[in-house]
Amino acid sequence: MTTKEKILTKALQQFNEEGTEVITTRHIAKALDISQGNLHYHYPTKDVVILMLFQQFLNEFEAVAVDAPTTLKANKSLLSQLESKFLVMYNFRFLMKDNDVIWRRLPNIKVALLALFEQDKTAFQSILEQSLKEGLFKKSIENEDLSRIANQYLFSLTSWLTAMEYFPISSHPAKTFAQMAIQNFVPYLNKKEAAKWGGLLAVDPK
Amino acid sequence: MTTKEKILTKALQQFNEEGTEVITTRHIAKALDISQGNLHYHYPTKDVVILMLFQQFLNEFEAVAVDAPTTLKANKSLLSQLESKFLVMYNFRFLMKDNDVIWRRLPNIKVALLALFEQDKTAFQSILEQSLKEGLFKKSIENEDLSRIANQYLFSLTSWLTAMEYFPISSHPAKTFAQMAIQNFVPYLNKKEAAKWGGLLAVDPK
DNA sequence: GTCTATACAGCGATAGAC
DNA sequence: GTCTATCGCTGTATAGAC
Repeated sequence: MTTKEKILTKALQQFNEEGTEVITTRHIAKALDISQGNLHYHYPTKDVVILMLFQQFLNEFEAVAVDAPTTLKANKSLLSQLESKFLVMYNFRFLMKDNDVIWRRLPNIKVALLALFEQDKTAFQSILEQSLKEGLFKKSIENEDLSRIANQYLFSLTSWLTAMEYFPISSHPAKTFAQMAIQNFVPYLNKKEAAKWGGLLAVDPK
Repeated sequence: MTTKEKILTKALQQFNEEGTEVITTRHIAKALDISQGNLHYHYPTKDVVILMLFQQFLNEFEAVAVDAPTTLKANKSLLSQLESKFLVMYNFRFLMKDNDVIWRRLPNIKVALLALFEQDKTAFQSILEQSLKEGLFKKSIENEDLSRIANQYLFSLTSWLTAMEYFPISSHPAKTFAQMAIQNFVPYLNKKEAAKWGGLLAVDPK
């Protein structure tokens, strides 16, 4: 690994573990046994380090999001894809957990994140609509319900890394919260589909 | 208002609007046209300012939480109480929005917040159980569903201030998200109760 | 590329006069 | 109570030698 790459890796680790506002370029350099001047040779400012990490996050997130299933029928692949998405978020969690701090420094990141998650919500809503056409839902479901489920999905997607702190969980948070995020629609599924999903979604936290 | 009170008020405002990590004792003093030395006479350290605000938040939150309804039958009072709670949270939102930053500075705040919200979840769960006894839910509901609803409540309670940023809303966020937090149980209510709640809970964001 | 040295600004907090 | 002045520290970033 080149020095340039090492810096990014170490910065990510330290930002995640100790917070963007406490980790300075001095900390990162010291942890790598290089000089602070050297670090600034590779990345002129701390903000650039953050931006590079954000770009890396975007790439990984979008790489996982391609080839998405189009219907809730695809139980397993849908769930495992969501778990992968959440895992990427977890790996770059400082971006979401300290989001206000980051956004104040770099307002463009806010814009990009909003767009990314809005897009993801739209994709999820398409899946719901397709599933409606395929008759996977109860007859009593209404259009309003669909948009509410999509909003709950957006809610989970954007804030599970915050909520995480309040839940005592045993397995990996990305796995647990991916399941929580997706279970909102279960009460609306018809019996057959509800049973299939019910088997897939394990118990809730604790 | 005494100088001592003015300091807390202005600090709260600036923390909410511009973030704990950017607002310094100098900023607060300057905005009040007093000297920084004077501020430190009243509050020896910045951390003490934050702690006082946290204590104020706790008092207001708990003042609102007394005399809680015990059943979902109490539609309106339950909803309005939750809106009040959310409003208090909104007024002290820097505590929750920058929670990691705050918790790193003052770990005790994390402990207290966890306990507070856990307690609130428990209270909500009692309401659910009472409502079950009173037959407000569908017959098909299971015990697992109750604990899942309670967990979703905890999720909303603890992270709506983060999620807020991702939703374009028109009315006051505290109102909107209190409604979102509480609507999780609606699909499980029997027809009569679902209709009553459905009328109360307006449309979702956007 | 990598180092040392340093400039410069801003922070929290204290001392001492009024 | 309130002020001015100041200390000590830490942060980002740059300059210049190797």
